[in-house]
Amino acid sequence: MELDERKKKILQAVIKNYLETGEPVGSRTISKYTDLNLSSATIRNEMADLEELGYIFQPHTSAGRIPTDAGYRLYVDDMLSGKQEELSQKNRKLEEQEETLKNMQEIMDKRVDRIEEVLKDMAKMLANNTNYTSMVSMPQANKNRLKFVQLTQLDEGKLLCTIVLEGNIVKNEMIKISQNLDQQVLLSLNLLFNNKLNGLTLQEINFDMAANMADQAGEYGALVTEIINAVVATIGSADGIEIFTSGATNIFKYPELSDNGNASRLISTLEEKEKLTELLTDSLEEIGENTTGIQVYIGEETPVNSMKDCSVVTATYEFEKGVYGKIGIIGPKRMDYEKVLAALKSVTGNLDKTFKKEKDEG
Amino acid sequence: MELDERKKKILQAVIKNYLETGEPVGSRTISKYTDLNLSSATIRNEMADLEELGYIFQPHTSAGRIPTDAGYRLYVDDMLSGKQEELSQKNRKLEEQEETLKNMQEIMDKRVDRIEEVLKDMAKMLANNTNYTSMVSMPQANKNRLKFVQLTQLDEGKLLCTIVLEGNIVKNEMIKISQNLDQQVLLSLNLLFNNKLNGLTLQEINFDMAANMADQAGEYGALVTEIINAVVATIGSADGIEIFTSGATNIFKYPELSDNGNASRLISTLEEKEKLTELLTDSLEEIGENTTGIQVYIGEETPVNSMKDCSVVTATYEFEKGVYGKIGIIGPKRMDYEKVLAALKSVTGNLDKTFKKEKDEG
DNA sequence: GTTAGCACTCTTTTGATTTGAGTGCTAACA
DNA sequence: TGTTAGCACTCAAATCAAAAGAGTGCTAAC
Repeated sequence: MELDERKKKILQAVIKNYLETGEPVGSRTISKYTDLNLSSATIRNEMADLEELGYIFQPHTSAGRIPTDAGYRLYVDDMLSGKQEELSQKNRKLEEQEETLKNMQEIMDKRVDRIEEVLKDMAKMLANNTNYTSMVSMPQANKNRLKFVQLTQLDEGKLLCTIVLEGNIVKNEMIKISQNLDQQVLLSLNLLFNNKLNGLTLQEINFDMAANMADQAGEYGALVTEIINAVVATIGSADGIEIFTSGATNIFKYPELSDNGNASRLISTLEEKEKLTELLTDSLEEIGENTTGIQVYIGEETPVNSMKDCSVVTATYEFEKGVYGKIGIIGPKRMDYEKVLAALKSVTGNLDKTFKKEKDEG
Repeated sequence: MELDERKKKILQAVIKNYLETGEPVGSRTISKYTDLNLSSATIRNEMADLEELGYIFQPHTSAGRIPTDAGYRLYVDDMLSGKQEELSQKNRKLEEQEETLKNMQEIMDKRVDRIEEVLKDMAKMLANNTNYTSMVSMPQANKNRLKFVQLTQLDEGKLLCTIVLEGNIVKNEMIKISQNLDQQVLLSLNLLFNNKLNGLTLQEINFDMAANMADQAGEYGALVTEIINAVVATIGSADGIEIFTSGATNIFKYPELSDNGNASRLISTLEEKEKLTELLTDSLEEIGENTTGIQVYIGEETPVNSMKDCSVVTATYEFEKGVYGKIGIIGPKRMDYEKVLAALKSVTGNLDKTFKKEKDEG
């Protein structure tokens, strides 16, 4: 069976209507509210075909039709491929009305130095604006370049190691050491580290280099190794990427996400965050090819189990050359994809611009 | 009407039974499962009195009785006043069985330097252990003493200010400055700051002192003022106290907390955190008198609106001399107060010990 | 002061019935 | 051959009535 133009139109109509109402849509509705001028009986026949093709289904006999994951997929792909321009146009107007852009600018201006504040606010704004749940990942530190390292003696046997990455992300680590150092030694260690490590990414700091530096440090070799390990651990580390979420309670607006203990499972995933990593790192690599950096997971497509009834849309922003973070929306499968896509594009666009600008200035 | 011994016993029995079952408890149950040896009819008479006194009520005619807030209050006060010893004994045994203490020790040993990690883990453990929601506040930075300040020139026009508080809490702040500084000036500024500010709490850094320092700095006076402001802002600041929560989804285990949109409101409060501040700062002052540092809010007593159907128990831990943080449990009014009190005591005890030990070492 | 007994109340459960939306199929039509 | 009107059928959801069950309050007797 073919998916001819008419079927496609009917499918579109079914999906659109379902997105708006959340109710299964029947043949009569389609017959009335489209310009196809077909009787409900004809529509019924077509819908039966569409069901056979796997794009829609009935929750039970004598109910209207609901899109399947495949149906949504077709719909979204269509949207992503063709009509982006007009959509984003249409939505930009919407946003201006809602003063979203102004909000965003405010957030951005507030404190560019505190990226995590910016990102948190951004997530909050997105959640409020879309009525879905949002999440943001910090730029991946381990791809970022080291800009500056400083060691300070704090107490007996304790060094404070301050690490600054490109883009002025600051991290601190306390290192316990066995020997005490005088000011002079500390100074030369600082020099050594900054000379050797600055400009490198985590991945570029390898074993050979560490050994080499340890050699150079003579009697402080062991200490140097210790510190390098600490630095690597701090940047790279087990803690993984940081993720902020916002608007978790929006899921209560969609019964299909909150009934039957779904709410608990979902919120639990959001609280623990580990699982979100899969959504927000997964494909950072692929960016080169996928020019938009936008990814849509529909229902069963998501790698996260508790989100099998959700759709997830993620977008990538660039913090530094080659250093990416992601921002995402979690909502019901019947989410307003147009709005979400537009919102994400707008936000990532703004983030890109802001970080770039910030860099050019500093 | 008097609250004689017998009435008190019956009230106790009602509450205890309700805590266990969550169901309204009838006269027959009490008659059977206590050593009072009274018929259900007698119990009924007594219960009618207790209802008149405001300690219990019926959700509807022909239902058993449920404790009122006042009833719980009596019960909890009784517990807090008298029998603590035996209780904590009893519970300690319980905990040992569950290897809770071992867990706690592990968490503590892990990384004493990263208090926030310790506290987060602690919150998680508490939530898992009690099946309620837990929250922890970081020690209040603005009561803490400054230990060390360091300025570093990062970019043109940008200083990185690293602030270390007593107990090795590290904060970073980026300061934009209008003039550029050479290494020498930076060094003397660093000296100036450390000389003047170290050992002070936020509250002790006042306007006079700032002015005085600005004077001393000569041509860099404006800059000094700028930096002091930034330091004060960073420590004190708008961000308020940091709070971690854990086990939010435990509320789904108690219908009275999750039905009718209660879940949404509660989780929203937990997500936004601002409101929790009231629970976790409020009475830090009173510690001196209240030796246990434990506070119980029952139902309407809580200052947080979305928690009017909850009970909240908080306990205070001491991070540094005079620097406190709080740790709390949020659950249904019919929570297992014994268990919660014991768990909180055990945790704060351990925190106190750990931080003290850490300090003695370092 | 305590208790047995009983009528009464109110929620919860169960089952039966009705209603309504929407379908699939058939037969007629252009 | 594609379209449509018409009708029987299905199934979820709403409505209603009846029954069951838990527990009370009150009265009268011990």
